[in-house]
Amino acid sequence: MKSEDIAKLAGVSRSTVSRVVNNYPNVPTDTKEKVMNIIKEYNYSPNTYARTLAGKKSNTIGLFLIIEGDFGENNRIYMNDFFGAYLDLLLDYASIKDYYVLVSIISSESKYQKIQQAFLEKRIDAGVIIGTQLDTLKKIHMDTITSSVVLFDYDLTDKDRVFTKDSHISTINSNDYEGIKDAVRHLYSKGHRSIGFIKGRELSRSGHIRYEAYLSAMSELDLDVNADHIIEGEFDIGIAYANTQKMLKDCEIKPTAIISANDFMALAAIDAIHEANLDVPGDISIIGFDNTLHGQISDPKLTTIGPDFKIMAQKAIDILDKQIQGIYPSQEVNYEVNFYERDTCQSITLEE
Amino acid sequence: MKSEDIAKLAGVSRSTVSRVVNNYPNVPTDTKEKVMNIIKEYNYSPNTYARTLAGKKSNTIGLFLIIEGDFGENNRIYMNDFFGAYLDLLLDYASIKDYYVLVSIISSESKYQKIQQAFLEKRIDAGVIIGTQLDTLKKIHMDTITSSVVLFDYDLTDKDRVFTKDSHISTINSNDYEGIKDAVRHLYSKGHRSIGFIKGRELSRSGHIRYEAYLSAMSELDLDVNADHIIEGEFDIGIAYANTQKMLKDCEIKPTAIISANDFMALAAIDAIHEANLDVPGDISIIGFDNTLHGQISDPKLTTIGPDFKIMAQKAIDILDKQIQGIYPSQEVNYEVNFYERDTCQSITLEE
DNA sequence: CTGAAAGCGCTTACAG
DNA sequence: CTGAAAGCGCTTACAG
Repeated sequence: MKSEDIAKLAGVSRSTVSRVVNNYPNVPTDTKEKVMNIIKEYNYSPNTYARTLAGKKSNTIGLFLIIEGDFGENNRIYMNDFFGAYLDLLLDYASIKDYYVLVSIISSESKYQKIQQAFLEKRIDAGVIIGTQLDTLKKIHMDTITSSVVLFDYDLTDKDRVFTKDSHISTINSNDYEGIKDAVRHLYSKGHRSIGFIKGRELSRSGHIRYEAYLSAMSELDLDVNADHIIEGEFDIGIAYANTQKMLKDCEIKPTAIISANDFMALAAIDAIHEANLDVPGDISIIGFDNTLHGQISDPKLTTIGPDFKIMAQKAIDILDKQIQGIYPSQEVNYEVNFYERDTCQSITLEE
Repeated sequence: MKSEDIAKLAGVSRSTVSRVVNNYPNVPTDTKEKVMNIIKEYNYSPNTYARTLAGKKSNTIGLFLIIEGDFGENNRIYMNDFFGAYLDLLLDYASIKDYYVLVSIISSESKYQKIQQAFLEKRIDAGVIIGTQLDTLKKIHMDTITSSVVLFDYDLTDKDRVFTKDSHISTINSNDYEGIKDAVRHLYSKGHRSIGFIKGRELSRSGHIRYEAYLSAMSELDLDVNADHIIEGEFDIGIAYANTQKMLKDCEIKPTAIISANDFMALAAIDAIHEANLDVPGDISIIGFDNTLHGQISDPKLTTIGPDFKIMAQKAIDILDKQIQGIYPSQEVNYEVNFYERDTCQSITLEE
């Protein structure tokens, strides 16, 4: 079934069929109806490839999830509330705005090229990248891409702006810096003076900025940062678990509280703490980041900091949709985060 | 940059450029090299829409996840190890075979039409459907679809075969029936005689067959099925939790073991049991289904039954890839499941 | 309001 | 080995 067949059947020209399909105004109701009936009867849908080639949008958004390093069991998208939540939400909002979405997981060096290719082949009208790291723009040759792109968790530098010359790149971030500082202050107000930190991946904005915020808050409160209480977690459950376990074993003096750069590592740390026959929050208080569902149903329920993924996902689709439709400025938005007090923080009495 | 530009720059015709791009054999090495250099230099990639229209495959597979009912917080893809695992794995294998994948979540009645549309518009070469229910084939008008499709968790009926006339539909299942029967026998051998069951959704093959298997095994072992110990779970964490709680409150005589139609509901039941100050497996033994990662890291670790998602996902892509390439028969495969004994089952001494 | 025609950027027989 | 030409199925000025 192609438009020509429909045209013949309806006794009109292909032009008219096209006008009906695209719902153009200058078609009388009766011929419109006549054509629509044939279309329905024969289940006709215009060939996307033909219509896109003829100048229409593809109505497809590319969604790229960058997960480098071992793509092992624990590193799967669906085991990652951060990626998973975005994927899910983005799919939802894109569908509401009638976009199809092409999803690719970038799990190795060689797959970066897929991103550029998808744009160059014109498969997608615009793209969203999650898991952006410091070197991502260069790796995907962003300078050759002229379509609109939204980056999550990334701060555009002046160099980036020169490199990509265009203003078609938007960023959507959360104010993790203030979030972590609040967390440190919260622990301080509860009497904690020995606060450790589980680090994420330094190459990502969130990994970097959350740690910086911790250091800054500690310094502002005149608290010592004990190097032994800084745990490398790499945003990986397994690594966070192992290194927390190690810290617990090696340190004579344990921290009374630990802030983790994300919920998953916080949950892993709690496991390690339990394993060492210590209690949360009895012996060590814990604060996570992301407000994931897993932290909400864990036992004990995790005190955490969280951005509003929904609003952020919606914003991404919104920007892209408007840019696809026509001229619309790129944006660099930064959403505030909330503090969710649950069951993993306890006041401690200060030893005078 | 289009093929004509490359042709001019390289001093050849568009035909030759096309031959180089498609890596056809009848091009001398030196002209091939000459053309390739220009292509690389100008970052040329053929327009997918033009090349597909001209007869090439789109190299795109559609992945449709059917999640009906409330699409609430607990029902999200990324909170669902079953959907999540497949999504993830399928994305992986498709990428290995160089396919792009178009992902759609079918969360309401009106979105079913999207599936048919994707095929009719020729956006995709083939499709995978997860979350198939009894009425799915009719809902998506499978009779109008001539491309290859793989269905997970669905048994083709003779009626289906007539309805769809073609033999382009494959199904990939796991032998849940034997899996559940083994679970019942296992509990029996540990001394359990009062075994409850948490049901999934009847409209899905897995929901239906797992319950049937439970009933059959109970009958074979001459065990009474206590209607009060049959819990409606609907494959929903919240519902399973609430109904387990209710059962625990209402039943004077509690089951000594419960088999759940999936891990997530099993985990929810364990929560409810703990909430009632009972122990797992001390007071009640639990067996789940799916062998999800959540059950592997939960406390206590969940005894469960599991298919091999990896092999099944790989098989799906494999079938589709071969069918896209040329003639290849559809298949109806059924993989055996494994029993994973972990920490939620206990022997009990029989009261004589 | 509507049709004939050009064009979108490829691929593929066809001819040489 | 290689180019000219037709064709894929649409959309969109253009002319009427």
